[in-house]
Amino acid sequence: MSGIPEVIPLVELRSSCVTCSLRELCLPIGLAADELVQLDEVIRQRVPVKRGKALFLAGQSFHSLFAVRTGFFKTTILSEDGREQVTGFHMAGELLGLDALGGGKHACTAIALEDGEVCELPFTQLDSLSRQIPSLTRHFYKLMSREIVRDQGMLLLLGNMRAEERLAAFLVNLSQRFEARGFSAKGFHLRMTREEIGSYLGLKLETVSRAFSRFQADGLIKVHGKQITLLNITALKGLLGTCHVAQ
Amino acid sequence: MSGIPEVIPLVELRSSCVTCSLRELCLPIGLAADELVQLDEVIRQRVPVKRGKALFLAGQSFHSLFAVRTGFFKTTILSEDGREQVTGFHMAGELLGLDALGGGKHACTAIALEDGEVCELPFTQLDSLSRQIPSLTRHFYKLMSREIVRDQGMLLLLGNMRAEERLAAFLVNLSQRFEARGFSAKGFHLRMTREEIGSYLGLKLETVSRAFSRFQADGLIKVHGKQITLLNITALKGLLGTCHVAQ
DNA sequence: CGAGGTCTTGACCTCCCTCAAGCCTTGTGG
DNA sequence: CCACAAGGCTTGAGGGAGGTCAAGACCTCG
Repeated sequence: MSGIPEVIPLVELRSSCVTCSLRELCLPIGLAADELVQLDEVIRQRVPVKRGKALFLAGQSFHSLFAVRTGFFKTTILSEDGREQVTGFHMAGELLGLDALGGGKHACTAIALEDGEVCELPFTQLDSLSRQIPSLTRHFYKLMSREIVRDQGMLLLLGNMRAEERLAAFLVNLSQRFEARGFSAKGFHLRMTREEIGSYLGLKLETVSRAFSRFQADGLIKVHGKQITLLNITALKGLLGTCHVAQ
Repeated sequence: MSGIPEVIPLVELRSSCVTCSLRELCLPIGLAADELVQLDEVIRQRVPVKRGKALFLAGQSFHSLFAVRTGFFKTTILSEDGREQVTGFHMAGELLGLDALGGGKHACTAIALEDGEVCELPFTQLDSLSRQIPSLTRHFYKLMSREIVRDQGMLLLLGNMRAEERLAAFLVNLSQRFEARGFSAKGFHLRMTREEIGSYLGLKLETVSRAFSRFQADGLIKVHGKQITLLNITALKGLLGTCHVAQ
């Protein structure tokens, strides 16, 4: 397409961990330059994913981990009587599929909430590579234990906090993660519905909506549909009773 | 002590993973005989722990994993405003400390709810051993991902289920774990208080107590203080709406 | 045997859920 | 570009599950 010489777009498209802007957040963290090149060879870069599509489904057999490059994902589990529980929201630089690493089957479903791209990391190759690069194994440990700690923070939230505390924790957490990726910490667009937020926080969508309205009435945030502006982050953090949820 | 030749108690006391009755549940799962011997050499066996004592505290630097041999433990995290959240109860054959594997610091506190014994697994030695035994690394992955899946099951429980469903899930889960260890699935002694159960399940102790009473009135269980008898496990399972919590 | 922790039960209240109605946003097709 | 449909959001009213407070019973262990 167009008259641009092919070699240029090819170079552009052949992205790699070495040049990826997410390398400080993603799997490559702490790897030496030559190790990064090895990792690169194993990874299938820039797989596009359409909004609404599943990266994997709960119960599917596990082959690959996925690193989010761009876009926004939710992970969910389903109780057999049909209730959906959102277990997490995931953005650029985060790794999906760690819960399947042991069992051979995915335990949750990962759905794209907007169009995006992921890198696919075939696990068998990653596994053999980690035998040459011990720090890779240790990094997996780190990622998995971080996930455990994150989930346990959610247990604290679901077990102890009231609706507004939960929503405040959610907003502050999102804000910090956007900021770590170079986006604004104060204004962002929610990719998920009120119902998905509610599922994640153990609340009904009406309760989420009411809490948003109340925060707005109190001058803490500005809500315009899915567009959120944090007007007083300090006060929001004050609402948490200093419970902090990691990641 | 006494007149018994010393060699006999010594043999008895020098326990090992090879002879341990928990080897089908604990870390050794799936290791070859010679690998088991290597693992044995790394482990400090039979460390006694008194009731009420902490195996480790949240924030302490991480050196060892602990495998429960006998006894019963709870793990907790503390929000800074003092609220305690119980994140799990742990019995023979279960591994404690996995959440610290990456971060270098323990994320939770582990407290003995009765006198018991643990095996201490110094992590640096385990780490270097796992470079000789690849299946050991994979087994760590498995244990950690199982922990993630278990926590996510708890998210479902805390996010979606009502008080009696939660308690039923708790009792059924305990029953299955006791049974897997060769104890009765129908009658057992709760080592934790109503308050600790409540913290784990996101309920107040009065609510736990009332739910116990109601189950008893309905003929599902018999309650005598901490002694519980399950009279109708099928009905209890029916209460769950087929949400099942792993481990 | 007494003290302190633990458990049960009752009465009341509150926070969140449920149900319902209407509005807004987004996307699609004419 | 507009019309319309469908999903998503807000807001209100009412009800109920579980929290709070309190009193007394029951272990358990020094």
